[in-house]
Amino acid sequence: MFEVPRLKLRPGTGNYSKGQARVVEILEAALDVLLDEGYQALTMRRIAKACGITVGNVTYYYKSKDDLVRDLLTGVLESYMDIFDHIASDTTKTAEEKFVTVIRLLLEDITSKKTTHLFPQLWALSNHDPFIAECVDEMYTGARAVLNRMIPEINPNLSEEEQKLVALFVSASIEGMTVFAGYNKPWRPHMQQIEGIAAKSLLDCVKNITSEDINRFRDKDFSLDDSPSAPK
Amino acid sequence: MFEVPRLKLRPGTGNYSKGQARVVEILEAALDVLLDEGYQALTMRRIAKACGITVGNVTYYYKSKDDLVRDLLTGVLESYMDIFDHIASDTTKTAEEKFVTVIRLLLEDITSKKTTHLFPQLWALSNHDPFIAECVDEMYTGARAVLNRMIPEINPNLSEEEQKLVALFVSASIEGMTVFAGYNKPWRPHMQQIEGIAAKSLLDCVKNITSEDINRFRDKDFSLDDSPSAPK
DNA sequence: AAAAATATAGGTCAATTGCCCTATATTGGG
DNA sequence: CCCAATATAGGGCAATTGACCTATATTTTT
Repeated sequence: MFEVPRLKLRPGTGNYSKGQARVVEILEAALDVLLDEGYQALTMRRIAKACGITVGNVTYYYKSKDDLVRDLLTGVLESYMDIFDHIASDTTKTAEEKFVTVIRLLLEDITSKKTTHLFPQLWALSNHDPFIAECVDEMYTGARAVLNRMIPEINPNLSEEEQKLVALFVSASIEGMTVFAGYNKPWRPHMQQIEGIAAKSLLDCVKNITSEDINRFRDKDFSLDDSPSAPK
Repeated sequence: MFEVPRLKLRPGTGNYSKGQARVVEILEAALDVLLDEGYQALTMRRIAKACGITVGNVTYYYKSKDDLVRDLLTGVLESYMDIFDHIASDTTKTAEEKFVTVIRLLLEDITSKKTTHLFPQLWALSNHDPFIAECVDEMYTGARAVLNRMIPEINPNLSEEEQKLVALFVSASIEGMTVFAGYNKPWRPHMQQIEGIAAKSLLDCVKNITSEDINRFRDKDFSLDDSPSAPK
């Protein structure tokens, strides 16, 4: 099974070899803390402890916690881009086969502790932190780029905008499984069956969806007639 | 449009009418802070300020912050159950019509600030907080109960376990849109088209899925052959 | 080997946070 | 109207946190 490399980091951070290695250790330790204990536990002192060094040493490499977190997130999100590059490079399969492979790959990745614990945290943070929101958005745009190349091969009858909406739906559907069938989640044992449902359902979606389906609710105001409580 | 009541709270908290009202004010203020500024900003002092009272007064009603948060979450999650009850009570429509209505209702709800900001936060917290995990799980179980009643009517050829897996897939697919097309999210303007895709795709899924589809990958170990980097 | 550059430890500080305590004000029933 | 129950304010305290500073140790260069 293909695994996401844990971390990608910018080169040339420390100047001595010891410093270079230390930066890696710090970021790895920070990621461990984030995944194991959550964002609230991600403090300079906790990172230092997980790394076996002192707080003063951590602040030597990162003057502010914000810098450290940014470096950590950009690094960890870049590591995910490798999955997409890997998939995109495959030329032996048909578009439909590749599509199913992508779906299964993403769903398998979701079951890892790293993905299950990292992404919900990023989703939460991105609601109030524009920088994180941008990082995450950029990564998902990269993820959908793979789908955007396969979908027109499977179904040529969609406009570019419609095709991109379908790619979004597919990607978002998959991400939604994280909370339910991710690492240590109640439905995790059934992920193989979920893969079966997703593969069939999402491939059929791409193959059969029409412009009429997509625009079925256009300009229609959706409301329920007998609300039990009046809107505020 | 049917809206979720903001909050449901346990009766009999304060003993004078002023105290009763105060508890509501505190929880409403806490929810405001949580939605507007995120979980990190949810402090006793911030809540007191948003409520126009002192910290001492807040601690009078809630001895610990944990108590307050628990009360807030159980209250706010209970308020979501009202949606499901509302849907379940509808008897005028066919199962398929109801199914599409449920999908659209949930997707519309996702576009509210409350849902977009609350749930990712809960997903993140539930990874490290068993109590929150249980609350959230309980709520989603209630949500799927509605689907579990409709799906056998639409497709009687599924075993109970398979049918529940399909309900999970439908529910998770919808939740996945939160991050992409929720309140203030990039794809929010296209939610109506996403509703079209989801309605078509998920209804077709329920109608057409077979046991063979679901168990297609059973006992097959999934792996990519030409991984660019070796697994650790 | 000396010197310069880099790395590390340990201490300090102000700000924040949850929680507690006490004095005062307000409410509502007798 | 008065008194007990309830509500509120304000202060304080120990713990935590990010950031900073200085002295010492280690590594690399010359």
